[in-house]
Parts: sequence; C-alpha cells; structure tokens
Amino acid sequence: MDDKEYICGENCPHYQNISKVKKMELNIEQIEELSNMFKLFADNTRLRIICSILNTELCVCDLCELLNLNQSTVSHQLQLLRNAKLVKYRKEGKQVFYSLQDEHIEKIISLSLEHILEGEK
Amino acid sequence: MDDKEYICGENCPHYQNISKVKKMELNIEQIEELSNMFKLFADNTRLRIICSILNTELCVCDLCELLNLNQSTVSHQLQLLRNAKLVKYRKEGKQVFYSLQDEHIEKIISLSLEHILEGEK
DNA sequence: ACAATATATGCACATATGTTCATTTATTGA
DNA sequence: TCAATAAATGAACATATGTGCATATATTGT
Repeated sequence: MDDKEYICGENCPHYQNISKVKKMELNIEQIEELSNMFKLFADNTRLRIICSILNTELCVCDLCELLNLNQSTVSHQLQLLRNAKLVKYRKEGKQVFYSLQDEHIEKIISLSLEHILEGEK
Repeated sequence: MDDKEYICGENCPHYQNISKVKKMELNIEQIEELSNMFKLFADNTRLRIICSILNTELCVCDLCELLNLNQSTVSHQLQLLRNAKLVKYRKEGKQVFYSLQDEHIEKIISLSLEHILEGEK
C-alpha cells in the first residue's frame, strides 16, 4: 500500500509519480515488439522501401531501379520486413510484388512526418 | 514525358508505378530525419524511458529506480533524446526532470501500440 | 571550504546491423 | 532440357550502437 521506496536519496521520494507510472507500464514483451517494429523504420534503406510502397505495390527490381540499390540489399531488407509482417507479397511469374501489410504503417509514417515537418518551422 | 525506362528487363516496364512513386518521393534529408527519429524509438531502454514519461515528468534517478537501470545508462540515453529534442528538461536543485517535448510522440507510440496489439489477435 | 548527492560525459568493449559478393532457388521460354 | 532472368540466401566484413566504469561537473547543506 504505502510503497514509500526512497528514490534519489531521502529528499526525493517521488513515489506517487513512480507508482502511477508503474501501474500503466507496458510489459517487456510489448516493449520488445514495439522497439522491434521501430527498428525496421530506423534505417534509411528500409524507410525508403516502405515509403515507396505506401500507395502502390512494386516488385523487387522496381525498388532496385527506383532507389538505386543492389538487388541483394533490397531482398535482404524485404526479408526483414516480411518476417515482421510489415509487408505482404504476391508472386507473379518470376517477379514478386511487395506492398504494405496494413494501413497502420501509413498512419505511423505520416504522423511521424508531421512531427518532422513541424520541427522545421 | 514518356520516361519508358526499362525496369526488370524488357518485360517488366512498371514505369507508371515507378514515376508515380518518384513524384511523391521524400527527399533524402526527410528520410534521414525520419529514420533518425525512429532510431530513438528502436531501443528497449529508450522506449521504456519514453513510455515512463508519457504522462508525467520524472527525474533521472526516478527513471533509474523505476526501470532498474544504471544511472550512466539512463543519462546517456537521455542525452540522445535531448539532442533529438524528443524530451525537454527542467532543473530543480540537483535534480533534472525530464518530460516529452510534444504530444506527437505520445500519438506515434499509441498508434504503434495499436498496431502491435492488433497483430496479437 | 568541504562533503554529499544528482547528473553528465569520455572511453573502451561487446554486440548488433547493413552491405556486398557469391551462390542458390524458382520460373519462364526456346 | 537448357539458358536467362528475378529473387532469396549465406558468409564475411566494416560500421554503428548500447552499456558500464571511472571521472567530471553542478548544486546543496554544514
């Protein structure tokens, strides 16, 4: 009940704040999932790939051409995005077309972009 | 006008899609800014710190105590968040209280959390 | 002025990550 | 069945990144 743990020495018992935060704390699996997802957005190459397929599907070599990247690089990064289920794919003959898995991703990107652009003012 | 660049060899001219994407492409500075921001969310420790101050301000040793982390670790990560202007701080005597810079961050986190939780169904 | 405490920072090390090369797999058409 | 093409994958390497130790800085009270 009265969890008066001493924080910051005796003159800093912010235990009200601490226990408030503790109550709504995410569990470690959720943190892990979140950070893993952000990791995938946290690289220029992957972000460029993601942004390229925000509104359309593209095949691997489209992406290579568009972004001027090595085919191997693109495939490796797409594999990561696939594993995380951020993208889905469709095979058509020798080609594989990639698109975003769901519209959450678009929202996250555009919200984040807003943040960036606002900072520029 | 008719930029019929050959992509994927001669039998894969997705130049309509490609040029559509090219038109709305983010410039490299924007991509860089975005990915740098996501990098900061892409680590368990930093994400735990960020989530801890979603609705309240906390001082460094609160965070150490709450998250059971080394003071040096917390300060190092706070430095990164500070440099990126994701957090602001307020000094009060020997203590420094950190809180989020703006409400975009909350939104991005909660939207992303939605995505995670939805995936669990 | 000095001790104690909160925070910041430089350095070093271990680990994680992105890219490329080389190769493999899969699919199509001749 | 074989050659050509698109994509995937494994290995190796270089670079980036997170953490902890030691120490520096700043602030408070004695």
